[in-house]
Amino acid sequence: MSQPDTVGRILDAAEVLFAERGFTETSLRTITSTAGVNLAAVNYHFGSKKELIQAVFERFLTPFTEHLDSELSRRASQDDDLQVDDLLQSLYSVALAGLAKDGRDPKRFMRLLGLAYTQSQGHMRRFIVLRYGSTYRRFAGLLRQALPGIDPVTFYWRLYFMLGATIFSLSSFDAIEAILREDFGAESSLEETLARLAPAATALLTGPK
Amino acid sequence: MSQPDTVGRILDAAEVLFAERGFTETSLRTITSTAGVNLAAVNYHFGSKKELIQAVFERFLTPFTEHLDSELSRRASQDDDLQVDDLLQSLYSVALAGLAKDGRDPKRFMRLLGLAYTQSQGHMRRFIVLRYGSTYRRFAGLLRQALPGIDPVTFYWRLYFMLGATIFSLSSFDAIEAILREDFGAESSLEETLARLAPAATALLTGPK
DNA sequence: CACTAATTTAAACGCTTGTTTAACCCACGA
DNA sequence: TCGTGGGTTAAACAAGCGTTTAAATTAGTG
Repeated sequence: MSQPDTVGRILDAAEVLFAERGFTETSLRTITSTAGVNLAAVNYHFGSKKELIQAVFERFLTPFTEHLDSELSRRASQDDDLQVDDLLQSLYSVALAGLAKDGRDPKRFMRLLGLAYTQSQGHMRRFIVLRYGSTYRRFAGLLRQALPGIDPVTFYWRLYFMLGATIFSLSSFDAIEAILREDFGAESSLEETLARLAPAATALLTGPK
Repeated sequence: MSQPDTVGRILDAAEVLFAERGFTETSLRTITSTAGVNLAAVNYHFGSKKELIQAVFERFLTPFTEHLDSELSRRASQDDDLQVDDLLQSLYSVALAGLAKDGRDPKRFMRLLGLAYTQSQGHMRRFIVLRYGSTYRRFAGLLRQALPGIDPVTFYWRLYFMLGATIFSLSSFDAIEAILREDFGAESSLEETLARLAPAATALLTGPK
């Protein structure tokens, strides 16, 4: 890997370590020493540990939501009656391609997303909803259009079930994959797993009341 | 609440605080002061913080798996061709009734279960699998029998999708419920949500390839 | 080159953490 | 009644934490 500037090196190290161990379990000293920078650099460039965590999320969520937004616009312009499959396909392909293109691991982002929802008493969840809520609402709106006649409360619960299935299983991807490999000798790639997840999530959303 | 012995008071306090904040974010001093016992009591009775965490899980997972085991036996004896719905119904009713009967909150256990899978680098997940794996395998086996013709890898991925949807959404129940209440004014109980989750999970498992 | 602002550095700050120690209390059996 | 052992207690321990300081260094500009 090339040697980026201090800010970039800190973000690179923090991203990996946070995903591996969680936020509170990762100290600034561990981050700065693996990044090869001085301990005080975090507070100098980011202000605090909390703001560093937010910066890590912004660095991958901002391009992700931008890609998703333009992908949704692209799909909507060429087909004004989007199906559930189309929308999930957009979501997953953006998650896979958009994030992996600079050599970073898409699984890592799923893991971070999972942590954001469970750790730090929901601080990160609120930050993400506040910062990226508009794209989320746009996606949810399109998905709801593709499920005519569904009552709103049922729809939103199913949306959360779907998000849960996605975030939980993909953020534990390595652990699950290891178990299946040991039991069945079958290696699973992330692409394969998303190809399994897409129809399952569609069934979850469209299933009978 | 009555005043149980020191061990019980520590477990009661730890259970609530861990579920609220996570394991590393909860200090032994917070636990012992809310329990009204001396700080050193944790190390005296449990040995270490790690062993306290395990004890918290054992106290609710042991009766849970026992209830689930006997419920599965009861169902199997009166109907030897169990459907997916039946099995999920067993799982959810045991989670709901079996745990709530001593006045404790079932949501709390879902939250702890979710934390066990995401925090502490999988230590707890391994502990749970090791300690309660047999009941898990029994349930998985029955579920697979109810899904004839499914290939094993697809089945197990879908099982994890289902677990993800369940654990993730129920462990964030309060947060999700608050959002839906604000947006639609519709209060949701845990029973209601499980009644929504059951058919969605069935669709997820039985859906087309 | 000289001056200034930005960055890096080593060291220390105050605080919290999990754990251990040793004195102490008190019930119970000889 | 004495003594023994399980339980409780206050106090201290060493280690780690995020953050701050002030000096040293580097980079950029007139």
